[in-house]
Amino acid sequence: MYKISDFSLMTGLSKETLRYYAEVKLLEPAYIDPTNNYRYYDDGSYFLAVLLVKLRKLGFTIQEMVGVMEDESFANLEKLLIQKRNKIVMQIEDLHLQVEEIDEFLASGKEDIE
Amino acid sequence: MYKISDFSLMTGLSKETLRYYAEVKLLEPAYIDPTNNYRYYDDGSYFLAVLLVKLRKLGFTIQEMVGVMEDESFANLEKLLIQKRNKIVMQIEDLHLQVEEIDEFLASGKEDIE
DNA sequence: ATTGACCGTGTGGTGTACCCCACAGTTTAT
DNA sequence: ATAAACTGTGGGGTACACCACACGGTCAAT
Repeated sequence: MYKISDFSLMTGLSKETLRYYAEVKLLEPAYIDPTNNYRYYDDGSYFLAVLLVKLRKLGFTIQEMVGVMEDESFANLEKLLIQKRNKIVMQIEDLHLQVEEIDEFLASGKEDIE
Repeated sequence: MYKISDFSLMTGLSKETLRYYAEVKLLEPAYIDPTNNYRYYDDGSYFLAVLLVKLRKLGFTIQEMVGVMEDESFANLEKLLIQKRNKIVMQIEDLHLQVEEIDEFLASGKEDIE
């Protein structure tokens, strides 16, 4: 059982973030001491925290990660990863359109001047 | 001279947005009646508003648009458009990396199971 | 003159993912 | 025992680009 500071060092998640993740039920401590409300994490928490850090790097929002965590078997994980991938691909397309619009804008600007 | 409601209809910018744009000195009314503080816009305002709507579509932030407006000759516009273009291209690269990471994640997940 | 549409200001709220601070109780080490 | 280090809660703040009131004054038309 790890106290929040130790667990913060282990996972790279700040204490505040851990507190926040507990609040939004994304990662709840394995045990809370009822006498002082101290949060304790265990190796199961660690496994989950490592996964969360990875998903965060992949651009998952809190809500999406909650969706992953709700299913203990992680049967949804692949599906959600693919969904996420599709979203990102669409974002890329939108950005490509923006680049094209800027290029047109630049071209038309030159016409006006020259 | 157009009152804010008319100008809102002409430009597609809501009255609140126009008020906000005036507040942040992005687009100030051509005239403000000192007796009642009514905002009045003119055709010069309209020209600028159309430009702002375009820049907004191109993903410009308020601050960036303020930067465009500060220079009345718009000499900075091309430079800022190119800067914006570069930013977007970098965003696209980042998103490509995220896609790659997801693909790796999906591949490693399959290895673990199969 | 009256009514309804309009205008202004000021304030608060939205969503995201946290960070920071103060205050007070608790634990750990000496 | 005492002080340092830790913990909790609660609250506020951040950036962005507005939106949504409520309240009161004003304008346009009849």
